[in-house]
Amino acid sequence: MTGLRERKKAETRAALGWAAIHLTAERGYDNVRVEDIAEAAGVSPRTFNNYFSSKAEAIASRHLDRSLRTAAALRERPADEPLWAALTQASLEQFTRGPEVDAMPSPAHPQWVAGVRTMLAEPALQGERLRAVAIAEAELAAAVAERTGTDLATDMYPRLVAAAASAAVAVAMQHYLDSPDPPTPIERLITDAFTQVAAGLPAPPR
Amino acid sequence: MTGLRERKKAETRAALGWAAIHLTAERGYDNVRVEDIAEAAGVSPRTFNNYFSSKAEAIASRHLDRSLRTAAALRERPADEPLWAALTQASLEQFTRGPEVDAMPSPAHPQWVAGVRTMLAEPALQGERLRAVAIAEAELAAAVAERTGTDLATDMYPRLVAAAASAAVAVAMQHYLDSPDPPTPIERLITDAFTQVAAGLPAPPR
DNA sequence: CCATTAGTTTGCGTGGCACGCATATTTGCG
DNA sequence: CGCAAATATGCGTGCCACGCAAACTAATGG
Repeated sequence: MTGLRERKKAETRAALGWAAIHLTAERGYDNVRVEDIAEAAGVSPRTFNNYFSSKAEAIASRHLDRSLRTAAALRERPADEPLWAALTQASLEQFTRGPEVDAMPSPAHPQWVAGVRTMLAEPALQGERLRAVAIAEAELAAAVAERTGTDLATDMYPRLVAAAASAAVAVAMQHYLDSPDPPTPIERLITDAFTQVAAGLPAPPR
Repeated sequence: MTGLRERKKAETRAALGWAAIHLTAERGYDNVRVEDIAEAAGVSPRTFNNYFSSKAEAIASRHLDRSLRTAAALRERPADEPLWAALTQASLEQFTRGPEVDAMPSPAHPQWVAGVRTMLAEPALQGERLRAVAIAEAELAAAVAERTGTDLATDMYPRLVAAAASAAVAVAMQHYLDSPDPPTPIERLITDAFTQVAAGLPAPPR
């Protein structure tokens, strides 16, 4: 049931989200007006708020989409795969596969990377990004509950797992962004983080 | 060096934060104008923005303060206490000790509890609350790095521990708020969450 | 006790944002 | 083709964050 209507809506949403990120990375958060984003997406300013309830939400939308995909990916992992292996793989998928990576304007263009860094540092955006992570975490928790046969309503377990997995990915990404080049490959960092978490994060010997 | 100046500033900040929370729990987020908060704190509207850069930040300020205290508490735990025991205790302290708990308007008044619930559900506030948690997490990571002799710049370990600990507390709180009365004591939930995390969150037997 | 200086509060003005409401336009379906 | 539902747009409103400059107040040194 992919009617013209739904497709167009998805396209507009994507165009708005994309334009928002693009312009922000380019000029800085408060040199971009909603009007600019709407124009870049070929839509009226008023329509912008039919899709997103704030500038920040638009910018975080792609982050949200990607985070949600992790939960979906987990559901598609073979049922007999051990939980933490499945989580690791589901998370890794979001960074390896990439029709969207190709769509980047200049994958290695320093200007772009710097812009994204600045964007991530913007306080006004961090909250919205974290909220996206939290929403995805809820989905992930549901998927974990299904897979492990635990109960979301009575057990903390699935939420703890989801939160820990989210945290592992977040820390790995942060580490990746902060590290000097040549950076350790993100795949290795994620794998490593999951390994440590699944081992209970024991204190290292002094 | 506690000059009159510093003290007054701290008082004003507290008054603003308190008024913001109070009014929001009472009337709902968007029935409170910045003007109202400023008035309740006995200060001009313009001054509000000298202390907080948004309404949401003011409301989240107490949450931030409390979260930051966890890091401080960890630094004061005996150095020979095992890491996870110290983390558990440091976290628990924030919920047991309470000169501020007594200051609550009506500790068990259902009206108040309902108001707080509604407040926490407000999307516009969740982002700011999560940002506060993230800021505190950075402090906590630094404290963990000190205690374990690891390096914030090169090791993911301290950040992973901080994130996992944060998550344990967050999940426990969420579980507490969602559970029917009589709720499981928050202390038990937190202890339980930490135990599970420190054990590596193994999948339960089916 | 007073004068100088640095830090804080306040009022005013500006640009922008989120959203309700009414209207026009487009899509899906019989 | 024509109707009903969904969507896009235009306009108006209230609020908010913040820059700037002036009034004010605490701290410091004679």
